[in-house]
This record gives sequence, structure tokens and C-alpha cells, in this order.
Amino acid sequence: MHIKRPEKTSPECIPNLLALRDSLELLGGKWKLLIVLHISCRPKELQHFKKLEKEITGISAKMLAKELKTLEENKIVTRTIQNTRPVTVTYALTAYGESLIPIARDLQQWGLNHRKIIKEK
Amino acid sequence: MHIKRPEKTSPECIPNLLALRDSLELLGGKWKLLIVLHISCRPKELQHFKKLEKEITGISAKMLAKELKTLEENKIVTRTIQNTRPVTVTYALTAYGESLIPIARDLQQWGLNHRKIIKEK
DNA sequence: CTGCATCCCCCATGATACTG
DNA sequence: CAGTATCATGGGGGATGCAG
Repeated sequence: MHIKRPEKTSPECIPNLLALRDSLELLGGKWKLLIVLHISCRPKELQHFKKLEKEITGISAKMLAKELKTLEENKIVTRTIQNTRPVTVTYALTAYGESLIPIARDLQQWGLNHRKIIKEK
Repeated sequence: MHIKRPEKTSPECIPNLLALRDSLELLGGKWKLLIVLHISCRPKELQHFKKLEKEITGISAKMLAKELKTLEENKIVTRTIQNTRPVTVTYALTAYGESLIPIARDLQQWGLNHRKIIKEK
């Protein structure tokens, strides 16, 4: 794949890296993009907390709650309390949150390819 | 062909999320994508260790060395020892490493936009 | 069931000193 | 200058209990 690279040092190049820092600060952990893609996988189903916890192998309930809270504060998911007994909570991607799907899929694809690259060593 | 499976079993969506885990495990930290974009910013210049350390605000030499080592092991950067006195070391993106640039740029762009979104709160 | 508080442990990271 | 080894430490994250 040929990537076009800038001919000269762009003045805005370095400063704008701050934006990448912002992204990485929010999304750079192990879980958030994984959660986003998990929710997006089954758009038609209600994404119960418990179901997410079971499906995302290795995450603890505490972590999941914390990550979902952060995602909610950043307008990426919505949190809905269902009127069941006992209470359940469902999560969904916002329209804005869906803007992360292409990025997550690119990373997913990259990871798929990377596994091959590394195995060829 | 597509085989219909009973009940809630998803298509290949969930299993493939393992690839996203791989990517996040390697790239999910605070620094690696930032380093990649830093190096890509000035393709014509030699990327000395010391220069990277100064430009990437907040990173310690120890961290930078560790991250660069991991990137090298994953074929994303090359490490070149220069015959100077005292010895200096330069880093460059591999052709493969350049495949991360579009992803990093997307994240950067997303971060730029996200700052606006959140401020509108 | 969901999510928070508390306790606690361990690892990632910083600081420092040292080698090549 | 680049990188490693050692030591100290703060906070991330697990386990548990409890409240709503």
C-alpha cells in the first residue's frame, strides 16, 4: 500500500497531535472500542449489562460499569433503565458513537493482518 | 454459503473481535500511535531518539525506549545505529508501519471533532 | 441485576545511577 | 547519547459486600 507522505514538515503537524492524545486518552484502553464493536454487532437486540459482561471474556463487572459510564459521559452510548424486576439496564450506541465503528473495524482488520505478519517471522 | 444457526448465535461478528483485542493490546496504550505519527510527520528527517524524547511532551526516556522496542519487534519501526561520536540511534517507519498512519489520522481527526462535541455539552 | 464503596495487592512507571 | 538495572511508589483493577 502506498501512502502519500508530506514533502515538507507541516507546521500544524505536531500541534495537532494533541488531538490524537485526546483520542487515545479516551479510547486507548483495552476495552472501550471492544465494547463499542460488541454493541454494534447486534444492533437489533437490547444490550443488557449482564449479557455484555458474559460476552466480553475477561472483563470484570466493575471494569465494564466504569467503561460504560465513561462512554456515556462522552455521548457514545446511551443508558436505559428497564422497568423489570429486578431492574436491568440496557446500552445502545448513539448516532455519534457509531462514528467509531469504522475506526474500530479498521483496527480489527489491522489486527487480523498483523497476526499473519508476525507469524511469518 | 450462509448457514442459518439457531437462536442468538451471532454470525462471525463476535469471534473476530479477538483481532480487535490484538490491535488494542499492541497499540492501545498512550504512546505507540503517537510515536508512529510523530515519526511520520517528518519523513525526510532522521528521527533521533533524543529528538523524539523532546518532542513528545511528557514521555520519559525509559518509556520511549520500551515503546520503540515493542514497535521494532512488531516490524513497525526500524532502528539504526549511527556511526557518530557519541553513538546516536535513529528510527523510521517501515512500509508496513505506514499502514498505521491512516488509522492514526482517523483517530486524530475523531479527537479533533470530539473536543467540539464535548464542549457543546 | 446493576453499580458503588471499601479494602488490598501488584504492576506499570518514574527517578536515579550506571554501562557501552 | 542510548539503553538497562534497581528501587520506590501510586494507582489501576480484582474481590467482596451492600444498597437500590
